[in-house]
Amino acid sequence: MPELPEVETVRRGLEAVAVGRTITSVEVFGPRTVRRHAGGPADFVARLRGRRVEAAARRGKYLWLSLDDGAALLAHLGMSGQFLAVAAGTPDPPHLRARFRFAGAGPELRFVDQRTFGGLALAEAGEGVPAAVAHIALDPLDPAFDRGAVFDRLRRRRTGIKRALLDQSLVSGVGNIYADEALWRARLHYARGADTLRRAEAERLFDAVDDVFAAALRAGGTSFDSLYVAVNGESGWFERSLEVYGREGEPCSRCGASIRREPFMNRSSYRCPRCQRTPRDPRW
DNA sequence: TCCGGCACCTGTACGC
DNA sequence: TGCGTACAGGTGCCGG
Repeated sequence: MPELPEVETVRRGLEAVAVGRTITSVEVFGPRTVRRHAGGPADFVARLRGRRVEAAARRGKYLWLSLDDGAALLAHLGMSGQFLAVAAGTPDPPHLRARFRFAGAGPELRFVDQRTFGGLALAEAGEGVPAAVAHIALDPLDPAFDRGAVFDRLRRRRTGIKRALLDQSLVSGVGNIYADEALWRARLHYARGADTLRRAEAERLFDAVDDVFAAALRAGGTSFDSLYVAVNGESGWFERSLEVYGREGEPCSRCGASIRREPFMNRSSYRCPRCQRTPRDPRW
């Protein structure tokens, strides 16, 4: 499941594979992948032809290729999106959604997406980020990320801390997996009221998010199956380092208590019942 | 304005 | 074997 470390790994791959090259042709297979592109598939294809890729950038889980006409090819991997750089003529995989060919030698780029939550669009470049991404908050890896400002906004939220962490307009890049991992590291229950968080606890949580992102990035991301791979097709290895996510019934590495899985926001939360005790009053 | 619930989507695992 | 169901979950929309 692509969260910030996975998307950053993909961005680095795109930087190596696409930047400096000129797009000669684009194919889009089915309208859903470009559903966020206002002009539809035909316009998407026409506007990309002949454009040179200047840079590969990212904010949170969104990434984009800056083009020489000032536009940006915006992408979100959703649940299962993959960019794959492969030699032309390699057989098409299932769930191929788009193909980009470039001038000269080198691989073509494919966008493959099994669950189709991912998407591509052409966006107008804004101040630093495309306008379509302006609502996404800075992510913790961004040098401009301001812990104090985020803490102030957290304290005004009347909701649980995990729900707030997953809100990309507050902090970007955190998804269900790394939220659980960071909360475990910070010894916080997911339902703890965001407005009750003390500054020291927030610092602990920010440190935990930083640590888990940095470790995952070093490992090239988390892979549970073939749904997340880097641009070169390789899987990440961070799954081996997960402490709670997907480990229901296994002992907590800190205290030995059995990890629990609990329903949360129509998905699951994993936590240690001893290290992350249920708040007696969720509002604390 | 903020918050919570839900649709979107497909492959896999599991129970009957 | 085959069918039905639950589950995985990021984002955006909608209703309260």
